[in-house]
This record gives sequence, structure tokens and C-alpha cells, in this order.
Amino acid sequence: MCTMAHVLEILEERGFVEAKTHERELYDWLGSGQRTCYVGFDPTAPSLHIGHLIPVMALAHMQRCGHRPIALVGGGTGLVGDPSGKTEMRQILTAETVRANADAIKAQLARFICFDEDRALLRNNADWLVSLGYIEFLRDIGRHFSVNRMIKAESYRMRLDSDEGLSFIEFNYMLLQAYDFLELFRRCDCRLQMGGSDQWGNIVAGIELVRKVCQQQAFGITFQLITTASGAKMGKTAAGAVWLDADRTSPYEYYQYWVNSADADVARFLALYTFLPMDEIRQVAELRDADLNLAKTVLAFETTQIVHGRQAAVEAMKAARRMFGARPVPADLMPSSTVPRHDGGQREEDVVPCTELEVDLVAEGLPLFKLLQATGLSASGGAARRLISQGGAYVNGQRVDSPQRVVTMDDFGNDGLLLRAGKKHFHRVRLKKTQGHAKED
RNA sequence: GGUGGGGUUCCCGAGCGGUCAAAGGGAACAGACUGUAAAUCUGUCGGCAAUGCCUUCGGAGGUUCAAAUCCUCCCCCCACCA
Repeated sequence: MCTMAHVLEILEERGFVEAKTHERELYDWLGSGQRTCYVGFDPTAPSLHIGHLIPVMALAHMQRCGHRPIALVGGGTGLVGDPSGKTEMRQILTAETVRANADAIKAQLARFICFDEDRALLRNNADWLVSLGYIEFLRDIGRHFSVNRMIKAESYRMRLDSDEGLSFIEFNYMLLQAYDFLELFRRCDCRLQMGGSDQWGNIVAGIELVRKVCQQQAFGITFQLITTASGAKMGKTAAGAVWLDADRTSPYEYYQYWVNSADADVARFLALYTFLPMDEIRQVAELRDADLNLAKTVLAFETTQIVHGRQAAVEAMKAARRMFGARPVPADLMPSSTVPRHDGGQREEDVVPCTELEVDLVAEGLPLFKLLQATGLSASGGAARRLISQGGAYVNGQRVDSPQRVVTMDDFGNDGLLLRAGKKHFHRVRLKKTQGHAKED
């Protein structure tokens, strides 16, 4: 257990914290022993995405400082849907979906947090919420809540003022989340809840419930809403969210998301999304212009390594280096990073997205726009034709100038054919023997 | 339950019988410039075997040579009133 650094100082220094309750008492409480804290995750999808990373990293820092994090999967609250900060009503999930999603999320959390020997706990609030009796809940919990206060809460304001309105089921969400806190306090001596800034109202409600019911002090921390330098939410790309699940977002794409970070975001993201020491991260301030790309390499490598493992991260980096010709990271830049500093052996593993085509399809010539469409580089034939006519299509590094371009066997080398759309989107196409006459070799 | 206002292409939002695949903005994509950055400028932005054809304006019918635009019924949302 590391005792030299106070977790609150770490979280503050790295830019996580937006607000906290009872600052003095919270600081003392966290500094005087092993504590238990929790963050809730609604299992609305079978994978976490980059937007979830802040609370996940915060839990990881908690554990690294010797505390015991609880990841609370909202199997019960997921059946209700949190309206906080949402402009639209959540889709209501079935119990089976919630259960499956919770299992998947647990596996992903394990990449950040060690669950061995109860060093961290995973709980599902379905365990206590689903069996609640309505009348009993109203009498025991509901009586502690003032509707007057609730409707003034910022978290409900948006929906209360909107055209969409707020349904009663959603209005109850605050009570359920407050009740979660009470249950975790009782079951696990958990006195700290953390969450996004939109969770402030729900967290405070829980703190008050613990005080009213148990006469005990509990605490809350909310995190900054992290946006990119251009103001966009984290993890939004044209293709949708950037997922932690390798089947939804490949390690290569994940790496690319991070390496494409804006200059202004690099240092901030290193602090938030990696575990590298802050004094090394501060070096980034001295980098200028293209040198910042080196820091982006470190950022992308570290983040990818945490989620997908070292092997995948190395491959993603090598692929990026091959495609974009990035320079190796010098030894003195962020030395704590385990990013490979030199080009290692020439592995031919290719993590660039790859499609296999049957030889027969190519033998008589395949229009390029069809191929662009088939590989997903273009959404439709029309989009592919547009891409070509705008000069954004490349075959083996050569810009294609004719919309009539046909791909033939001559375009395929040992590595197949490398397609490129625009500056950043690569796709490899390999040939496979057509079934039926696979005998020639 | 009453009255009024709405549901338009990824989002916001015009259109209110033909000239509408549907203004404008945003997002996105491509090009130029670059550093796989930002900003800027330019172009594109429903689908297709493409000087044409097909699908789209909450749903189902109807009127008309012609409908996102008019009529009928239905579904959903909002506001005020009860």
C-alpha cells in the first residue's frame, strides 16, 4: 500500500476533480486508513467506452493508493434510466440485457482494477433494488426526500424545462441511487461516492440519506466533464463511440483515436488517461510543433496497453509507424512509459483492418469503387465514387485519378493490396483461393 | 377530458400543391495548407448498373395530372386549462 501520496491530491493534480463535499473531513478520512468508495456504471451497452474512462481511472487510482474501490453495476437502476443531464428519456432495458451487459463490463473493469482477494468489489444493485417493496420503500426511504428540493435540482432542470418532460419513473432515479449509497454504506462501509459532474445531485441525495437514516457522514466527489479541445465529448467519432471492446473498436482504431488527439489535449489526457508520473507529463509543455506527436505516441501507446495489453499496443504502434512514418519516441521523453523506443524486429503482423477477397472476384477486374464499398472505407458506391473523384482514394500509395479504375491481380503483391481513403484510413485486402479449385498453389 | 402547437433527410431547423432529394446551420467526408494537430479556404454530403430511375418528410388511407405541402382516421410529444 502506497502511503506517500494522498489520493485526493493525486486526483486533483491530474485534473479529475470538479467538486467535492466536506473537503476537510473528506481529506482526513481518506488520509487515515483504507477506505471504500464507489462509482456506478449503468449497463446500457455490453461494453464501456472512452467516456467511461474517467471514473474507471479514478477507481484505479484509489486502489493504487491502497483504498478499496467498488464498481457498482446498475442492474437495477439500469431498468429505470437516469435522466440526469439527459435530454431524452432512456430506453428501458430488459433484465436479461442488463445482466449480460453487466458481465461484459465487469471483465473490462478488470483491466484497470484488480478484483483479487477483495481488493476491489463488484456489486450489482439489482441485488437489493429488484426485490424492494414499493410501500416499504416509500415509507422507509421516500419520506426522507422533499419533492420541493428535488425539482430544484440542477440534474432535473434540463428535463423539467424541456419539451420532452420527465416521467415519474425517471424522477425516482435519484431515490434509487441514494438508496444504493445507503446499501453500500451498510454492507461495505462505503462512505464515498464518485461520479460525473451530472451526478452531483444524486450523490448529495445519497449522502443526505445516509445521514438521515444512519446519522453517519458520507462524502462525494464529482469529476470534470472532459471534452476535447474543440469542445466535443470524448470518444465521439464518425463511426460512433470509441469502445473498449476490441470487437467493436479494434486496438488499432483505439490507438488511432488517441494518437489523433489535438495538441492542446495531450498533456491533459496523459494525466487523466495514463498512470505516468506527473513530473514526466509536465515535460510535454516543452515540446513544440511536430515534437508533440511523440507525446501523442506515448499517450496512444499507454492507453492502448491498459485496455488491450502490451502486444496489441505494440502492434498498433508499429502499424501506425509503417503507415504514417512516425518517429520513435526518444529515451528521455517520459521514461516511465514502457513504449518501445526503437524499431524492433520486423514483424509482419498487420493490425490494419483487413478484408479477404476471393481470387475470382478480382481475376476479371473489380471496379475500385466496389472495393472501397466492400471494405467499408466508403459507406456506399456513390460515396466511393465521390471519394475517388475528389482525389481521396489511393491504391498501394498511388492516388487514383480515374473513377473507372479497376483493380486487377497486378495490384496485389505479397502483402496484398493496400487501400487508403483520405489521409488516415487504411485497409488491406488479401486474396484467398476460391473454394472449388484451391489446388494450384 | 378541453383548447392550442408540433412530429421533415445524422442533429438542429426552413418549407406548407408543381421549379423539393427538400433552404440554412452543425456534424461528417475529401482536397489545399500541415505535424496522422488546430485554424482557414474549397468541394461533397439519400440509394442505384446514374444526363435517368428508385426510396425519404410520424403511420395508414384519400383528393389531384402532380402532395413534405390539402382531406380523413390513427400513433406520439408539448403547452395551457380541467
